[in-house]
Amino acid sequence: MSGDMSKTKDRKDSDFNDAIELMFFAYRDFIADPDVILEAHDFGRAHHRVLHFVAGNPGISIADLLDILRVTKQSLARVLRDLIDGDYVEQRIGANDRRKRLLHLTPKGIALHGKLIAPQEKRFNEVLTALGPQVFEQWKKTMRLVINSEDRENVDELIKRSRAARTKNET
Amino acid sequence: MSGDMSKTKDRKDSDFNDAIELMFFAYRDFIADPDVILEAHDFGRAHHRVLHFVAGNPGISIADLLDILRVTKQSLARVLRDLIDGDYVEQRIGANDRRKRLLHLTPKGIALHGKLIAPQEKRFNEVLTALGPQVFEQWKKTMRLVINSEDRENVDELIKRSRAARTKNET
DNA sequence: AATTTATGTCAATAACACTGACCCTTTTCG
DNA sequence: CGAAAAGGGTCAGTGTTATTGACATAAATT
Repeated sequence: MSGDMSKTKDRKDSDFNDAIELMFFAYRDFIADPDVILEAHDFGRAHHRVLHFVAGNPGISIADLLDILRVTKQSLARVLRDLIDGDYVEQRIGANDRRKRLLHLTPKGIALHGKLIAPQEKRFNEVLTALGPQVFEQWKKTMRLVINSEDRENVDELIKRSRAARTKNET
Repeated sequence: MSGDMSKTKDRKDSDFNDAIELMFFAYRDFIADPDVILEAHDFGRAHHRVLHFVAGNPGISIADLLDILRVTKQSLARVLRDLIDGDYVEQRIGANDRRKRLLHLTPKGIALHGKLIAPQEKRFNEVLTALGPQVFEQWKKTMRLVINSEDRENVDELIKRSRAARTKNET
C-alpha cells in the first residue's frame, strides 16, 4: 500500500549503477576468452599479464615489471619461472648494468601472446564496426578518465611504448 | 619482412592494444576503491559481489544467486555465512515455496553497500562532468557490446531489476 | 672496503574457489 | 499416500594464487 511517490527522484544514481554493472560484466567476458587458451597451457592470468607487459615493453627489468604489475617479487618469480622454463620469455643480462635481467618474449612467447589477445581484438573490432570509430575513440577517453588521475600519464606512456615496440617489431 | 611495406600501415592493431590496456587499468582502479573498505570489515570481493547482487535483486533465492555469480554452493556458503552472522544479509523463508531462503539486505547491509559503491559512483560522476552525458551514454552502449552477445539481455534484465529495486526501496 | 641495488629463493600463511559426499526439509508427482 | 526431486546446508580435502618474512648472491656505487 505504499504508493507515496516523491517527485524528487534522484535519477543519476541508477545511471551509475548501470555503469558499475557494465564494468563488471564487460570485464568478466573480456577476460574469459584468454582464460580458455591459458588453461590449455597450464597458465593463469598472471602469466598472461607478464606476457602482455613484456610484449609491450621489451627489455623491461624485473623491478619495473613489478612496479607495473604491483605484485610481490615472489609472486612474479613463480610465474616467470614457468614462462622461462617453457621458453616463452628470455632473460638477457643488462649491458650497462649487469645486475639487471632484461626480459624479452621469445618467438614462442610472441605467438602465444598473439593468440591470447586475438579474441579481445576481435571483440573490440566488432564494437568498432557496430558503433563507428568516433564512438570508439570516445569510449577510450572515458576509460582513461576511469583510471586514477595520478596514473593516467603512466598509462599513456605504457601505451606509447607498446605501440613503439610493435612498430619496431617489423624489422 | 613480409614483402610490401605499403603506406597502409595496419593502424587498427595498435588501437585495439590501447583498448586492451585501458580495460586492464580502468578495471583495476575501479575495483581498488571498494577493496580498501572491504578490508576494514575483513571482507573480500566475494562479499562485495553478494552484497551487490542481493541489493539489486531483493528476495533472490540461493540458486538464482549462484547462477549469477557462477560459483559453487560451497563457495557462496562461506561468504554468505559471514554476511548473515554480521547482520548484513537476512534470509527469509519463501512464502510460496518454504524450501527457499530468500535473501535481503538489512539496513546495515544497505549502508555497507552504499559505502562500497560510493567511490565508484564518484568516479563515474567525474567522467560525466568532464565528458558530458552523451559521451557517457555511448560509453555504456560500447561496454554493452563488449559483453558476450548471449548475455547482453540478461544484463539488461539485471540492470532493470536493480533499478526497480532501488525505486521500490523508497517505502 | 662497505654499502646499496637488483634479483633469486626457501618457508609459512591466507584467501578463495573447487570437487565430492552426505544430510535435512519441502514440494511434486505417479 | 509414498517415492522421487528440488532447494539448501555442511563437512572434509585439495589446489591455485597471492601474501609476508628472512636470507643469499652478484654487481654497482660510494
